Amino acid sequence: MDKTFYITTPIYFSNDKLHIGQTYTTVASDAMARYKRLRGYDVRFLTGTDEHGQKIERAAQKKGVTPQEYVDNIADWIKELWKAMRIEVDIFIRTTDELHERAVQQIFKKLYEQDDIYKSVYEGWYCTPCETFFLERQLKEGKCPDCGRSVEKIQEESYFFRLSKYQDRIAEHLQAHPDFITPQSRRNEMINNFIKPGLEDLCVSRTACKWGVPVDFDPGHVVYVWMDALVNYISALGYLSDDDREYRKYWPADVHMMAKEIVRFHVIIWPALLMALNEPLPKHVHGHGWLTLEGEKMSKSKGNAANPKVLLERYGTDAIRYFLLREMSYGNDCGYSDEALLKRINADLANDLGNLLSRTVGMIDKYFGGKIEIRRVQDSREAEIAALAVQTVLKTEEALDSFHFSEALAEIWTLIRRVNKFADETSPWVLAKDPAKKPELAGVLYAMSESLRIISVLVSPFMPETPQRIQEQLNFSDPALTAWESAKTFGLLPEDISIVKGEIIFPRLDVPKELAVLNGLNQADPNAPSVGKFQQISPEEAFKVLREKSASQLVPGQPAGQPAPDGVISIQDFAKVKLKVGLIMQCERVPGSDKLLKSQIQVGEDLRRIVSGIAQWYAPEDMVGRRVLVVSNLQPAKIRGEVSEGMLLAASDGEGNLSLATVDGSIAHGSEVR
RNA sequence: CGCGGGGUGGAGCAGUCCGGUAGCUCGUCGGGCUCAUAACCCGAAGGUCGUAGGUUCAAAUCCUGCCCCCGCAACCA
Repeated sequence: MDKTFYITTPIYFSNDKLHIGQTYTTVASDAMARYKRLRGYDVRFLTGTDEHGQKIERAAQKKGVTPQEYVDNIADWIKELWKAMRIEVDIFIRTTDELHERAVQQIFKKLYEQDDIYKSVYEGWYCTPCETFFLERQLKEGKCPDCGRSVEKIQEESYFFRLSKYQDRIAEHLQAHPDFITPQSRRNEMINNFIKPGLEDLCVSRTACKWGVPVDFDPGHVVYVWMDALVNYISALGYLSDDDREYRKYWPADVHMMAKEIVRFHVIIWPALLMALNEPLPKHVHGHGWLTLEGEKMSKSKGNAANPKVLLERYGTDAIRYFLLREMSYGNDCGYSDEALLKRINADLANDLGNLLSRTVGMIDKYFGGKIEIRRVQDSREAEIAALAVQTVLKTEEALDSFHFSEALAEIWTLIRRVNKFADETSPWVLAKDPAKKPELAGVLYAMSESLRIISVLVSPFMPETPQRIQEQLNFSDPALTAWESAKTFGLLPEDISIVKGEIIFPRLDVPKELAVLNGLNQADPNAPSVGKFQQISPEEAFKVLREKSASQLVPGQPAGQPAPDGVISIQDFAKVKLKVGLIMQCERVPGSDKLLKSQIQVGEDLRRIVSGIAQWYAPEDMVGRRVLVVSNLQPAKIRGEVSEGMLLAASDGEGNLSLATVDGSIAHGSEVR
């Protein structure tokens, strides 16, 4: 019987497109799936989309489409993204799939019939403007935690899952299986934070939201999205369907991969559900850290996320995958920056790996016409490389078996660097000058080529395209030379290979130039560091500078190199700022952000969109109709994903008070302020 | 005292469980080489390991207090 390996990512919440950080989970899972396939496992790799819930209902409404149209769009976008990232999934599940919905309904019914789900009354607080329910303890001083307005108490009939009943069994399971969840730190968090205080029964139905899986025996109720979502791991395998062969073959999952913040759903609610269903628990849950931006969590709602498709198109799938897997350290967060990405590409891919291939193939071409027989010379120097290569394979396996992707790559790169060094030690270009040393020369080039063969195999779980590109140039494709196990034997490459010199596999990037391109829209400040300055100033620093400047942005024209004494500016400087009166026509919150408002502002002929960080002080409806002061010649900037064409002036005392600068109705919008 | 994570040369990280010469990548400086993608190789400078105490022959590592950053608790990889 085949060894099976079932690996899952979370299903992605379809309220918006994905950012580069979210792709990490899927890329890591894909690398794991590829690795297991290489090692002979019968792999099932599942990902998909979580398409229900009020957020999606609202997002669709805003766009003027049906929820189904909305999620269809997102699902297509995500599928395209995975394709571009060369993610090889076996199953892509959507929670709107009929198969899935039916499974959810059946499970819900089953649990209800066996009294694991019961009907009771849900008591909570409702914020009408936000259309959101909150529990007592979520309120901030009795007010809505989102908008700060008062909330009303509501009661409604709901279904509850007897989570409390499974508390002891879950605690025991975590106790008995210390490796159930990795990294270890997550386990402590779960136990201290959720299990110790005691589990409350979980409300698993909603009536306010229509966009979900209906409770079939009680119309008007819809299954709570998390319960809906978790079931995907088994519904995708046909659980409770006519054909559950896949379920019987692959369940329990070998690993659920995810980022840390949803671990609790997977080590508490999900096991409890499975216990209630009397089904086996997943073997392992792995919660990795986040890709952060400027030290903050990258998120769709914050709009601070890099767009993966742009990066993929510009730098290629393997470069992005390599970066993600190499940069994210085990268990911790890692900071994303364009600069880090570009440096990684240049240093590791272009200089180390790409260049190694290039010089190896180049020398075979130059000294042997590309096709002269390469005789192997087994001397001590080759033996050292050979030993390291084999050792690297074992270390890579060890690292991957425990989800240490970054360490695995670090090991492989140690080998790559060692081979580059080997080239210097043996200096084949010197050997080439002495015809008598031709055999030795051939031996050196053989060792380099064979190392590259092994490297190409080692790298294949992480990078789907690179191995083939290396193999094409070294001109081999025999499965006996590309199989994972083949990497454990040094010397399999035929001695009479004839190379095919090809293109450079990872061209070096011009970092300052690329940074300038990527920064594009973010260059809100005309005095932003010029292209040449980027090597001294990191993007993080640049952002900080920009932020501080925008806080006191009244002097955008101040040349960077010559600060005026004591902050005094000339009248010419002041004249550079075009202040105008604007009339706020429309205003709404920037979705998901808690500080930003997005306003449509009429300034004379112009209708401008301006994003401002004032949501804590002004409600959108209070904004409409106000005449405000607008900086009209500010370079457009992208703030939390929204383009802002200017800024509103407001006074702030630094102690949490803020007041918009406004004028009364006697002056027309478009008027200049001087 | 809600819970968790982090604070290590200029940057990003490893090392902390199981105390014993502080390691890696990038950057800087100097040198080598010239096969290669201004790349590769060697060398150097640069750290009182957040802070204050404690245990110890010995502390980045163990214990205690404090400070700072981030996250979770509320849709989120």
